[in-house]
Amino acid sequence: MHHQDMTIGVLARQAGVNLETIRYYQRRGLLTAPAKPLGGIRRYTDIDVTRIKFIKRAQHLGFTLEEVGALLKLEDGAHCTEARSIAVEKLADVKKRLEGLRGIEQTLQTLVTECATQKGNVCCPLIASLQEN
Amino acid sequence: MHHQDMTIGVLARQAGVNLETIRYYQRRGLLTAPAKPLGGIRRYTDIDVTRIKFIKRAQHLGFTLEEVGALLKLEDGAHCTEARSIAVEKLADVKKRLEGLRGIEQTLQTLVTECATQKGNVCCPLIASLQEN
DNA sequence: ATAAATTCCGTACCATGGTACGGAGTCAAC
DNA sequence: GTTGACTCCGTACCATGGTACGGAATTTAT
Repeated sequence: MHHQDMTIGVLARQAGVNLETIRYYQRRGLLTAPAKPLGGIRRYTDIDVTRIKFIKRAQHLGFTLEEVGALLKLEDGAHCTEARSIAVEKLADVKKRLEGLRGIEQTLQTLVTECATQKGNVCCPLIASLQEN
Repeated sequence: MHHQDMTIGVLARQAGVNLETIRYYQRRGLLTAPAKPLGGIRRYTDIDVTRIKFIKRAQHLGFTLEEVGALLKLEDGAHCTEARSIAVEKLADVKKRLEGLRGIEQTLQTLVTECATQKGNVCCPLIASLQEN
């Protein structure tokens, strides 16, 4: 199903976000408000849905809206070299994030396992480890 | 070295946080302000340093201050099961984040590689992929 | 053609996790 | 016994990522 001429309300429902969020993204420059037909109502397309979903996806993975803005500039396509360098930067960033997150995962996993096996000590190992100096 | 009677400034330095952060934690109920000796100055101990470090460590593991508050209520180690269930939830959360991040890593990696090898297309390979649904 | 819904736009407010400011009081040193 | 550093406390402010409100215009339904 194609919605080639959505109002902002329909766009919001299609993209699964609050209507105000769309306006907020427009103010932040993440979304371009389509030209308004002289005292009328702006119309949106599937491209806007896609864009909002991309923002939400990236955001959910820990990117700030500012970073998402940088990612969205890749969409431009006009400056491939520039776009690539942004992507390279982001990739390095993602790899760092991954590393940190893997560390956290390890720590939590260990603690949860230790808690489950209850190594015969009175004190909870999770709490104990947080109390280590 | 033991600091059994620190002022808040010393506590802040010992714990490696901003002084105002300590006051903020007190307002949030994460830290209890010691009784003030009648128009005097509050004194803190190593226990407070430990507690602040606990908060910072937990926060670093992805817990919100509210969740840290919940963990701190279990500090006595007597509620291991409860602590564990909080951690299990966090772990699931972290695993989900990892998965998403690995996806983005893949995507970005591919894009960067394609950009580098310049597959002879006029259009930047980044455009298409970012616009995928 | 009139009511109901929606849009537009600006502005205000919310939560989270702090940080900064400013006046008054206190403490330590010289 | 005054200077300087620190504390206390309240309140204000910051960034991030939204959400809500309200009046005017416009669109849609009946």
